[in-house]
Amino acid sequence: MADDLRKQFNLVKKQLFDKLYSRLNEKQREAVYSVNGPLLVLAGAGSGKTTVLVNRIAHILSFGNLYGDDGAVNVDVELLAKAQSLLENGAATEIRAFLSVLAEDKPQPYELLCITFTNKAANEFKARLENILGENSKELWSGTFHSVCVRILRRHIELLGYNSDFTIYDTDDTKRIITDIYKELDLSEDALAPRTASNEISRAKESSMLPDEYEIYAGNDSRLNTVAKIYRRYQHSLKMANALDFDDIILLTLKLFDEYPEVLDKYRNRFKYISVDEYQDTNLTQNRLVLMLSSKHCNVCVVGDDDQSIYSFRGATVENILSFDKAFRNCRTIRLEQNYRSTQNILSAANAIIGNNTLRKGKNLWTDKGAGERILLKKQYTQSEEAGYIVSYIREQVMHNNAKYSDFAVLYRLNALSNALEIIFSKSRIPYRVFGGTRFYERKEIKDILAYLAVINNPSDNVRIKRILNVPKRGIGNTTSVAIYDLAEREGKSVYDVIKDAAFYPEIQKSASKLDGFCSLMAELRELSQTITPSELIKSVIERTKYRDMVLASDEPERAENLDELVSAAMMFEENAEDASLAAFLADIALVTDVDNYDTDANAVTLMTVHSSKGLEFPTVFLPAFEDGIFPSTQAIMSGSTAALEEERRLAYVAVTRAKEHLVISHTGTRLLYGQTTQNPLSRFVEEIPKNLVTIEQSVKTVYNNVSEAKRKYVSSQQSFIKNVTKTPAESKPAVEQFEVGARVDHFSFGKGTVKKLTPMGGDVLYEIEFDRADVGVKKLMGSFAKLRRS
DNA sequence: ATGGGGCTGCTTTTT
DNA sequence: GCAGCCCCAT
Repeated sequence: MADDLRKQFNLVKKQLFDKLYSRLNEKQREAVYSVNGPLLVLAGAGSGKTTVLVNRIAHILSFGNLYGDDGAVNVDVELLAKAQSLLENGAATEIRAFLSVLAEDKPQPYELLCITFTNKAANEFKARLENILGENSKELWSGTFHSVCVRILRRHIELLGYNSDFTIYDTDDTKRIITDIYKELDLSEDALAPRTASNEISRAKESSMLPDEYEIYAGNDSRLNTVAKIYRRYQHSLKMANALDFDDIILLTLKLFDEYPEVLDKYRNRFKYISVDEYQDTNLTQNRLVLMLSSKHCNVCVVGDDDQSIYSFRGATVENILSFDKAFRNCRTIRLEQNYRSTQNILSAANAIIGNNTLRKGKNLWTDKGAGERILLKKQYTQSEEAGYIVSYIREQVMHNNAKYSDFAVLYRLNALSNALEIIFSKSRIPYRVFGGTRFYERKEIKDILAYLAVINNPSDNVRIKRILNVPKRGIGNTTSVAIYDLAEREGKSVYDVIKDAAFYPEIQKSASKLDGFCSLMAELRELSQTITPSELIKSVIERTKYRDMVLASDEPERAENLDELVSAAMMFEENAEDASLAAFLADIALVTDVDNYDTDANAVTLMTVHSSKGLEFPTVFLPAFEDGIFPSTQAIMSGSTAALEEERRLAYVAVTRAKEHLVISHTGTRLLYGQTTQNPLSRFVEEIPKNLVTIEQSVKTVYNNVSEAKRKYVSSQQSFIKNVTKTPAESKPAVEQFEVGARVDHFSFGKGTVKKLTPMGGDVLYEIEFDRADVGVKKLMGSFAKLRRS
């Protein structure tokens, strides 16, 4: 009898929940209800992923385990009656209140961890939760992998021999260190590009390889051994400076957990529920971190879309999402395929494009919105025409169709493409905002002031001291600077300590008075920093170092405005942050990105890269420069690697799925990029869109350029990545056939051979070819001169 | 030590 | 096309 009652009640209870979440579809609800155990949500573009995540977290906090059959209470007739009446005619708030009271074992907000891809996503997340749950949801831990790890490291990093005032180095700092190491070890940049070395180190760190292990991995390979040497030095420099790079933030957190199980226990006990968004963009160490943190309660929900994995170049691996169900055998998988964003035509185009990828789980987006408009494919003669078309299209829609500027976005493959667009946009008086390019925190004057703050916060920060030692000019030149760094290395001291005792070292005695001046300035500021807020400190730094005077006297005095903007940024930070210390401010800005400042309210057209647009949506999207050689990029085409091309295709998929109603793809006859005029054929990805979804328009001028389908196909396959050196099409070089790695070729005098390697050079390609004839062997040949034929 | 002039090289994408 | 680098002259 009691059993019966319970069964009945459970049924009504579930119906109540369904009513509460009636705005969600069945799959979405299923995800919300799957509270316990590992959960993988494969969420297609625009499938309401964020809604699901937010609702799921809110659900966990409000109702804990209540949805499950064993999740409640003493059931009596009265309770059942109440539930039934609510089901009949209860308001959402009543149902919510009723269920909430029944729930036992509700977790506290601080027992939940939500990892998002950007800080902005994290903040939105919190805001939406607060809307549903009110103030106390603030305690929830949400942030990016990096911000969460920094928070953990701040508390425990002393166990690993670092000071908790550590500095976070960005790619620019990293580059400076690597450059210094090249000089120190007398390495040639031609043999191994610094950026390659730096990338290689980053990859090593992303797979938890420390210098010792990397050395073993390098084996006899001389190139890798050089990297190993650089890596070791690099890590040493960071340690000496009490600094962490982006990879270290994750890596050291893992190390902390590995070496101090009691610290790991603290956190894995604490986080009863973990969710991770954009899982397709996690790397190996991040994946390990998730597995470690969830190893106690195993309530881990990861959300992602393998088709939107676009960060493998920085170590993200789709493998994490593809093998999540192997890491957790009892994992439940839910697919969200209904799209709420785009029209069917746009989705069909996206599906058709992504369908050409082989390495995917497979998904098919659909909508009940109807076909909508066709995709517009526009060919222009020049890029200014292309930009002009976009501008006039927007103006037309705003003037006559009641559109807002913020309904439009222009998404491009390369930041370099934004220039031509910006020129036209700024002439047109259409409000627009550009994301990316030189970002606010990467401006020289901002980085200089931040360097002062970093050194105030962490005097061992050798890299940042170098940046400001003679900025503004105070008579400390290169010779002195080099001597100081040599001394610091020799004495095993920090650069700051050497400067402090300048009079003591004969090598730098001459400059001792100037160095003393620098030191007392820094000491004074450091003293100040104990008593005033970051924004006030910034003002003091700007004035006392005479930095503002320097900027005002320069040929770009308007840069002083940026200094004021930095002060405002700090004030904003102070208003919102729980911990408004200098260290916290520095950590915060080290981890923000441009997209974090993306303001959805501003009524302006958005210009950004496709990468930055992930997660956003716009009624109308323009995709200029959809050309082979740009999208997909030259390097992806030339590498001949399927994986690289498939990543480009995923990127195209992301681009197309940003559009809600109108999609305008365009390409041009000639394009000026990096100071060179290029002629690129239409992107191969456009060829993958079924013709019945597309309307093709050409500007009048380009009609003469129209060629037969067959010829265009030929050009597209043969000439795709040639950058023409000359300005006019008439003078351009004839197409030279290109070969991929592994291709069999025939040379008029060397005979047959196999392409082993290719390197882009100027508008040409350098091939390394292993010829069959033993007396010829391996030869390096330039593509345009070698007269190679496919054999 | 500083400032200017000419050069090269570099162009995915970013936490 | 341009920024940042190096080298040279002051």
